[in-house]
Amino acid sequence: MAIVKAVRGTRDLLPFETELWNRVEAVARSVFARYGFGEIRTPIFEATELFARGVGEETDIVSKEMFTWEDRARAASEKSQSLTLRPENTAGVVRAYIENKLDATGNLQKLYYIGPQFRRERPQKGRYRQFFQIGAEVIGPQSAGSESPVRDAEILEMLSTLLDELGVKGWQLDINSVGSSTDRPRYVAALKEALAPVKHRMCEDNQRRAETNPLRVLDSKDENDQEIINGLPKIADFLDAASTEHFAQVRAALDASGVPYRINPRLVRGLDYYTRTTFEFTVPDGSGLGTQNALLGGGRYDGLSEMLGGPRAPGIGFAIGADRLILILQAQYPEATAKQLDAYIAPMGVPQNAAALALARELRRAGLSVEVGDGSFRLKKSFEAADKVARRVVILGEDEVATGILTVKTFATGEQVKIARADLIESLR
RNA sequence: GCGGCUAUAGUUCAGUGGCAGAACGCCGCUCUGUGGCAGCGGAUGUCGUGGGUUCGAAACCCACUAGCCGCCCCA
Repeated sequence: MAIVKAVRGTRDLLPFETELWNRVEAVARSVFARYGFGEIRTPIFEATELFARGVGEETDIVSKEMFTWEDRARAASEKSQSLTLRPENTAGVVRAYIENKLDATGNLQKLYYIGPQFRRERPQKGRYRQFFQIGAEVIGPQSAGSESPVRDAEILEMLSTLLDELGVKGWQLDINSVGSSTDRPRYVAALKEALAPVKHRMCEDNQRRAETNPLRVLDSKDENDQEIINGLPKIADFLDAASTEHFAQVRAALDASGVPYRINPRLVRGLDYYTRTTFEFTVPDGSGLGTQNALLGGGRYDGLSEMLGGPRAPGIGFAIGADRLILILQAQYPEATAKQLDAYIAPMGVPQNAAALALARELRRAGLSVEVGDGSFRLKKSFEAADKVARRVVILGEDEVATGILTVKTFATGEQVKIARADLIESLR
């Protein structure tokens, strides 16, 4: 019979790697807590309309990458509704902010989340249909300082701390400002105008982008088009005074904290809600990500709450591609060793099984990690089994049970000692 | 969604139309309470799935599925 397999773009995470996942998540929670963030858990599916309005109808995510279905009415009084597995989490967090009236607290909300997201893209290394993001949002009324450049710089400084604490090597921070919600349309219009007379000389992709999404032209890697791209209007020239000042203050704060960054005027992000500061952390080629070099991205979204029918609530946030972060760490630390148990108890002979399990219970209650073999194993087999999973083997034969003097061998050194049962726990720590 | 490459043992891979292979790993024995080394032996398998060509297909053809690479886009 044919076996049922995990569906395209999804995968199982087994213990040898969930250990790293748990470590990454623990470090993230620890860092977030120090910056005053609390965890939020939003539903894994939402009304389709949330993403259409929040992320943007014309974005690739919404127009072709969502898992959407019609939840049909089951009674005359029930309405059918279009639902979607969340393709990102910012829209959901802002929806929760509005719905739970968190603005009424008057406080800045600092919220983080860790969870699966879903996009129906073609899978590749570092790109899955169910993938995991670790993200955070700072959002609140203007009176709470949600619009302050301090928030932008704090988020970026926190991310640099997180990546350093995780041991990610060679990360690079790119920042840009895409301007306010009025700057951005003015710039896009100017870009379109500038592209009109020259786009016919550009590659096919860029000709299409010039029409559909001019900002994306800036991202192009096409070598022949670089000269034209360099001659296009710069976003910096279209920022109003407030946005220019805002960006300057973000940079000044980063400089003061010693966070290295690069201003990248071509950094545009694909989601419609971004305003002012946008950023991206990348790692160099050969860091385990294949062609994907962005491991996290984010930006400011001063108008998102209002787009979703909520109060004015400026915010800024980011999402880390956890799958990509794991790939990087696995590539940068290939020798990371599997965790070893404190002891393996080897009963000699089936009659010793009961005593072995009782001893294991005692050790485990004392906080030691322990595995128990089986009395039917030959001692040689017990040693082989023990060496694979534990640092030490405790031999429990007829003699040991009778005398209470146990034999303990440490694999790393080959040292073997006799230890009274009363002293065993201390000697295994 | 588009293009390319790939799919054979647990793993990495060889096998260009004629009996399904190697290395590593695994299991057993040499060795009845001492592993790592060594020797000997053993099991590896619907050759991704389905169809076609052929006397004969792991191999050639088609479709499908999945992975990887590139594009698009993004985390």
